[in-house]
Amino acid sequence: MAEDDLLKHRRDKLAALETAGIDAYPARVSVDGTVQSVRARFDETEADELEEIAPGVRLAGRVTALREHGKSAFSDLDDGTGHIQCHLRQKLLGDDSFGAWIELDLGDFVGVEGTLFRTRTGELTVRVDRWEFVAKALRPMPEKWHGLKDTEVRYRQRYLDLLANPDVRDIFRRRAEIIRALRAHLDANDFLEVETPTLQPLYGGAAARPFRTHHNTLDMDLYLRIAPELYLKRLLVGGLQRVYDLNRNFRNEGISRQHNPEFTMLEFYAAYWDYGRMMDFAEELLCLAFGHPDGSSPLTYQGEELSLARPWARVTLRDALIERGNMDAALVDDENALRAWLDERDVATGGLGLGGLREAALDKVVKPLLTSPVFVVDYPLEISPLSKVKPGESDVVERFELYMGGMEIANGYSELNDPREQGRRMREQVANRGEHDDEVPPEVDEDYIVALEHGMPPAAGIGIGLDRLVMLATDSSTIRDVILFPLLRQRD
RNA sequence: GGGCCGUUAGCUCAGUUGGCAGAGCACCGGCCUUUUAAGCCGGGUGUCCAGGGUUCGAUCCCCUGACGGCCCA
Repeated sequence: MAEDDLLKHRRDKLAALETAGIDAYPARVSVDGTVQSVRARFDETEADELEEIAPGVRLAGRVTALREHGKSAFSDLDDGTGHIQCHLRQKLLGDDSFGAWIELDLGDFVGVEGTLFRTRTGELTVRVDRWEFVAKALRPMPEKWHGLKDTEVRYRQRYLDLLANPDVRDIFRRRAEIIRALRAHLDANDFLEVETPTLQPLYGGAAARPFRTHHNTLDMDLYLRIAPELYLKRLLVGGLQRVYDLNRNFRNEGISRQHNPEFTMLEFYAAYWDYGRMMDFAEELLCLAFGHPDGSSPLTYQGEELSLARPWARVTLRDALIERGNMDAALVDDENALRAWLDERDVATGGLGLGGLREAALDKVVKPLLTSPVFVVDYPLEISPLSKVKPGESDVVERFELYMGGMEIANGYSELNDPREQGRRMREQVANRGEHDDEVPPEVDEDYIVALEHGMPPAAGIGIGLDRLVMLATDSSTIRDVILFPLLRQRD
């Protein structure tokens, strides 16, 4: 039947309901449990025992199947916590009520009241004594057996994806569990959850192109934050020793399997920690998030086994290229040779020094090889403007990036708290900023420098990409599968 | 931004070496009081993504575009 006809049939049925004086969208329905709670109590109860107790239930949900049998019918009711079969009998309900049930469309919401029993085949079933109309569905549900596969529809109309594909519901439940586990462990370790501005007059804390917006009353240009870092560190100055911010960041860059323009980041800071202690804590926190607190069970990600066994590997950026990437030490140590090697591989090298070239090699060439967790440590100063220099070194900072499943998962460092050096680095960045180089803010965040001048304790901080974490935990190959409404191009 | 692939019924998908468009589920009409991907009988419901071209004839071949996927930047 053509779509217009399908919709017309449903609209006609809605009109018929209303003609019969039935409210198709009543304000309330009386329910005394969920399918899940009913199943928890009676899934194991035998047929004869059920007969004896005759448990009364009132449930509401969508009708997802209707099997007519002349003077009776079976239907499946799905309330979002699970589905349960209902048995309707003409003799019990009367002709009008039974006839109205037969006229239901799949997807309509109903409330049922009745008694639990087991059918001949042992299925837990509600023998419906009374039912009421709860809400009309004017459009057809996706097909019940194959589900909904069209990726475009799945993302654009996520509600259909959630209705049709139970695995998808599980992913988003898992996402919520992970967030709960992260918060619980941070809270237990005296981290204070805070909210810092999304609308910022200047952006910072990462190298990324921002989204711009404007506040009308103040007639003020603003940026959506690319990271909360500089505000969280202001809080360290203010005496909040451990803070975290779990929220959305926005980067006006490409979209890929690992990038969505808005994404969720957990960022936290601890006074008096250094980057080594932060790595220890991150290991512990992530193992909890994965549900393997001792790290003993591996994760399977995209067909590869990924060991969580602690301690997680820590290798310097230089060694990561040599040991993990099988690159020659001579190549890794020779700026010109490395630049040529990257040019051959079409990796952009403009303006980069040896440190930047090494980072580019890691990002573009070696990263896919990093499956089991590895902290790449001791980053070049030239690409780390907010990190503290490693004692005894001139161009290496106390910074790490965590790689898992071929993805960058986290980035952390011992925080630079010397206002003079921070000011120098920021001024240098702005001075070297190209005309259209949006990755660097147009001016120095002097307000942040003033904050540091008031004194910031030594501290370590980290940012963890929550979406990628959920990808690992749910074995999802694309970030769109762990974000409910990923950004897609507008149609038409 | 570049390359490759895809877009056919509400959904999942076949198909036409260019000649009236197919299946299962859903849907519509009928039968059926323990079915559960219920079953049985009957019914195909369509802008074959859009526009242009080639052709007697295009869903199919060519071009352009839209949207999506994968890979690369």
